[in-house]
Amino acid sequence: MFIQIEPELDIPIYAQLVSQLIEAIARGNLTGGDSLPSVRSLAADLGMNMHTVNKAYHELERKEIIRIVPKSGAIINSLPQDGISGNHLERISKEIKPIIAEAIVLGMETKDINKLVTTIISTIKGE
Amino acid sequence: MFIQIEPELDIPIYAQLVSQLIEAIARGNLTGGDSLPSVRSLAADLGMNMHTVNKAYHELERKEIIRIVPKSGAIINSLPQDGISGNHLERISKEIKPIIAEAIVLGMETKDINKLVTTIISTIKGE
DNA sequence: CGTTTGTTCTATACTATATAGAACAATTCT
DNA sequence: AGAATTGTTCTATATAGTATAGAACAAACG
Repeated sequence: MFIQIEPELDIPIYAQLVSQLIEAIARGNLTGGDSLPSVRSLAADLGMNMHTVNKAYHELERKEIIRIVPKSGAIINSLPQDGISGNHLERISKEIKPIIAEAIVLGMETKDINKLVTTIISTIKGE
Repeated sequence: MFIQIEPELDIPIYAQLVSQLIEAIARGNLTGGDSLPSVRSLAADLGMNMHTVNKAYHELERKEIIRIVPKSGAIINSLPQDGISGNHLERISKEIKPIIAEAIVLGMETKDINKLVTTIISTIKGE
């Protein structure tokens, strides 16, 4: 599995797992309709507890990125054909706003930020 | 003061304060060389504890956005004339990457993300 | 000189994170 | 049908993070 967890970071490992799974989907390594590993097997692979993986899965479900079928497994949601929903756009806006403000404070111009974003998108899709 | 804290959110109030102060600087409400209120007076204004404000200030110092002069006060750093530093750029990249990945997973294209970013920059600077 | 400043210390309370193990019932596979 | 696997639920424990409270200190400020 394409997942690297670093317990020594000050980001909780369940949150790291959430981000890594999202990035795996973004880069096309996992796609709509695919199943995620069971919480037990992924926990064993990553050397962490079953409940920690379960927490990460439920966070992904809360974000409407996967759906969890009780006693069966977790499946990645397919994209709606009519683009991002209003709720999702609002959530992304709330998440990204403080970081953009920080970038401005550190001296970045609009064009610098747009360039950085474009570079990061390429990085994600190309990794 | 241009600060709104919402204790019922699941974001720690010290972290909310950090973000709000960064946004106040980004929008030009506070600028390089300006002093921040003392931890005691801002804590009284916001109805929170002195130590919580102190924690937020030290987080801003860790980000190199302010400097704290012991027994004196906190001053907002001025921008270096030669643009954002490598360290800062790397930090912004690490912070923004998981959110961009989430945006991709939710169906946003590169142009959608760049448009959103541009809109948010206008929102921040205009508020 | 008196006030204000950030700092440091002890203390308490609550929440969040992470692990552990067991048991359950539904689903899945053979 | 039977066995294995699944997510769920429960109790328990340990550690770290968040938030408040109050007191005391020495340096800086007016």
